[in-house]
Amino acid sequence: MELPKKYNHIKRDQAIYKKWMDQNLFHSEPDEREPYTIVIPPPNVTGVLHMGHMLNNTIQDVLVRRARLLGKNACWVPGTDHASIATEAKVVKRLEAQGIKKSNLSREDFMKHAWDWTEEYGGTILTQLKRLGASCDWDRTRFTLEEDLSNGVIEVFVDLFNKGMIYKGVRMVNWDPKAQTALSDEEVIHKEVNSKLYYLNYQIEGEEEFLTIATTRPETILGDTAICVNPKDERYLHLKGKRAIVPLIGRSIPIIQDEYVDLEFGTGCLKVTPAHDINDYELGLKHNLPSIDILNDDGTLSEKAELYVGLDRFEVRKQIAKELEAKGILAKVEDMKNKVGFSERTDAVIEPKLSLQWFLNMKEMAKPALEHVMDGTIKFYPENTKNTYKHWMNNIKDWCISRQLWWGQQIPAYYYGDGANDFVIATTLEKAVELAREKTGKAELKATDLRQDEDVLDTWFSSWLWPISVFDGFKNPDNEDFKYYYPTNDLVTAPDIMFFWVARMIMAGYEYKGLPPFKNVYYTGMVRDEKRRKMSKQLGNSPDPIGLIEKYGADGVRVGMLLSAPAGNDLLFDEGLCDQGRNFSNKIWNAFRLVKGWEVNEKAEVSVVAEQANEWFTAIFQKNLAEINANYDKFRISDVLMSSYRLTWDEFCSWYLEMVKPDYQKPLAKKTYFQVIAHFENILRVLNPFMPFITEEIWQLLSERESTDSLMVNTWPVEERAADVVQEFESYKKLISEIRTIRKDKNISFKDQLELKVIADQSASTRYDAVVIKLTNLKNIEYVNTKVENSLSFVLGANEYFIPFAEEVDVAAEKNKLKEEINYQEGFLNAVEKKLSNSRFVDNAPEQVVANEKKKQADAQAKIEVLKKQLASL
RNA sequence: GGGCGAUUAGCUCAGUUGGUUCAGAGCACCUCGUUUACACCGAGGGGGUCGGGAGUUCGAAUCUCUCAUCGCCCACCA
Repeated sequence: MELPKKYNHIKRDQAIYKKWMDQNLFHSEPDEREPYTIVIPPPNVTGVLHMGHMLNNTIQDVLVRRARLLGKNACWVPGTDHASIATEAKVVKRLEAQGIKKSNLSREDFMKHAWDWTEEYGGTILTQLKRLGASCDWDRTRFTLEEDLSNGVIEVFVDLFNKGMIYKGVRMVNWDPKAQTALSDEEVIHKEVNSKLYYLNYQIEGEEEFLTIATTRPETILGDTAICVNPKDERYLHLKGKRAIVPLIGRSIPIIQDEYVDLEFGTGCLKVTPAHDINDYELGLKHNLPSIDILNDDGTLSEKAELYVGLDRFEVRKQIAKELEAKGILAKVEDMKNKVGFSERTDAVIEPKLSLQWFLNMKEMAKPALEHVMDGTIKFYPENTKNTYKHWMNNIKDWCISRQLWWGQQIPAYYYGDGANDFVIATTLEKAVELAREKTGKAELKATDLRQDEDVLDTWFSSWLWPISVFDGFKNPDNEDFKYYYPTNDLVTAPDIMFFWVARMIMAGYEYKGLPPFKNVYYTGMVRDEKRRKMSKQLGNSPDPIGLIEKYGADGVRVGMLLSAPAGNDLLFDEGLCDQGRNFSNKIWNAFRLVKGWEVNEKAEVSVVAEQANEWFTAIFQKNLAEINANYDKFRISDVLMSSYRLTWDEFCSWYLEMVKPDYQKPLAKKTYFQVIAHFENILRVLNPFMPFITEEIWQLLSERESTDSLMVNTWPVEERAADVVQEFESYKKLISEIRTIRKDKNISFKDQLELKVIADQSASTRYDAVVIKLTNLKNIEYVNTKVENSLSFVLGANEYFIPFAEEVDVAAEKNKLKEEINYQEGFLNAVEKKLSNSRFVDNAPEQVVANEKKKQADAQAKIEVLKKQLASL
């Protein structure tokens, strides 16, 4: 069989994936094995795969695949999120492109368009994940708006309402004028912006005097209902009880006093606009002020503003500033920086708005959710993310859950009248009718007499139930799946949705199941470009994931992503990482080609070197395996990969294979061959979670197998005790390195066989001499008693080595080398002896530390002696 | 304004309770190289006073304080 020089991922990856699918290897059903479960953070239906998904899902796949190899019943549940506001925005945009306005559509028609969109694009991202190699149980794919999940959401809403935790009320909320909906606090992003502070003169009613207020939003003066000063402010004591006139519209408003006002800021006078600022709203309540809402839902000024009606708020700001200036009301303008809230989705500037919305009080739910993270029932990686979590949970506010959108879960409130409380909450319309009849005593009420609340629920009100609802934990709480898979094991997600999602899932988990939704949360970092910038469409710095997969192979990209992505750290992505991943694939492939190319003969003699190589590699493999397992337990995935990488590249390829490699045109002993295959298979097992494709391919080709015998459902290597030879072998690596250096320094070709002569220390081992001979191309190693004339020499430990040299040896240079070495050793010895002569060190330090220093002292002394001897003999 | 965290080789990062192999890894860089897999390779090599300063200690990258710079989260100062 002629093997290609490179692994052809284009040709093979998708075929391998198909085989896994055909064999149904990703599918899981409850059985007697230990379950291992991950639920995917459901990507938005509208989404296409970006680098963040790549990182996140690669990590999940690594964890799932390893669990599978460990013999657990691994189940990774995929799915998508309906993403209410994000999807609706896209659908609206598409309709606009077709010349259709949302406002001209009925709710029903709009929903049809939205479902069309979902069917069209909803599967895209999941298909893309398959290219990455994601081993999700696709039979279990769920969607947050599908019937069963949707029913769960309704049930929870009804339940929380009945418990008094959900309520409807008028509150100051974050209003997104672009999407024209209320938002939760978490959906508002505060950014520092450059703005202007306008100083405006308000006339005191009935007097010539003016007072000056400072505001960043001059357009809101049209909604002013008071001026407020601090009662301690001596500048304004005389204004108590007086009134001021709002410029331009001439409205008379009271001048009130409140400690809230900061004497230092601006002029110490605050204009109060209760409808458009949360603090002003509070002041308004306290002082019983009227509230004038001057804004329409789309951010234009309303009739109540009296002026500039119908114009956008920012346009008004420009114009009103000019008008105020022209009329001499504007005293001055200062530049300043302040924080402004922006909508996470639409980037529109948020307006605080008094509005009737649905809220969820989470104070009680937060208690167990906080407690079980703090006590480690649920572990966070990295651990310090717990602090952020704790702070938020301790200051939790009511969650505004209603959205003025259509695409989403419609609120199950049914109105039978126009009064604020003329509604019932029910899981179905039929039940609503019953309840309405009971409540009103009107037996004649029909379904058509009821009107369902128009609002939908925040997307996260669906997603917070995800780990429960994907296993039908609401529909059928006692079902086998739910009992078996819940609580899930690990959640892999980005820290920016800790509050949106993670915290709320934990709350829902305890509220509804009395159990955590997962045991570990792994927070990935953000994927940035090599200049640390966020990846964004505008910057065009986000590579196309599918393009990368096609260029480097899924294995290469996976390795590239994980090579430098410790938990919580941002990943500075550049394509060089994929190069490295692809090179690694190539290295493994070629190791395979090498092994496959060997002629194997039953009668060939097993070499000493091959036996020693086998013993040593077994030991070094075990050492690495222990490290790898430990790092998995700590979720140090990139460290796992790095250990595996070095184990494969350095230990397996550069050392082990070089050792067992048969001599030119000689066959390899069958026994040795089987050892090589066994070690290679262990390497493949360890690499498989990271590089599922190429390892599977080699697994199939390395030895004759049934095609159904897939590596992905094979076993993880077992940790066992191995001969303790690693340390000893390391010193031989040093010797080999030394000889190679001499070859290089003296320009001696590898083809020229060298002789090595040694004056050995009594205790020196000769165990791996054959290895040295093979790897450095020596004639032999000869043990001698006296120095060898005209040779290149060096000292290792307490041994003197000589390599006879055909040319004249530069004695002066050799002497210098020795002197330098002696100097270094003496300096070292000095430091050690200084330590040992310090009684406080000897008395205080642990015995072992002192003993070690003594050993270092003895070793250094011995070495110096040998070096001096050699110097003298030159 | 409050809180959390970081600062170690050109880059990205390890460094567990202070003391063995404590100054490390990968990449990048330099030199040489067609040695029976791989130039997507091999062999060899250079490179850091562990952000600055002070302190505790026999001993500090590691503990304390302080300064500087940079992140992240939270917060209603117009």
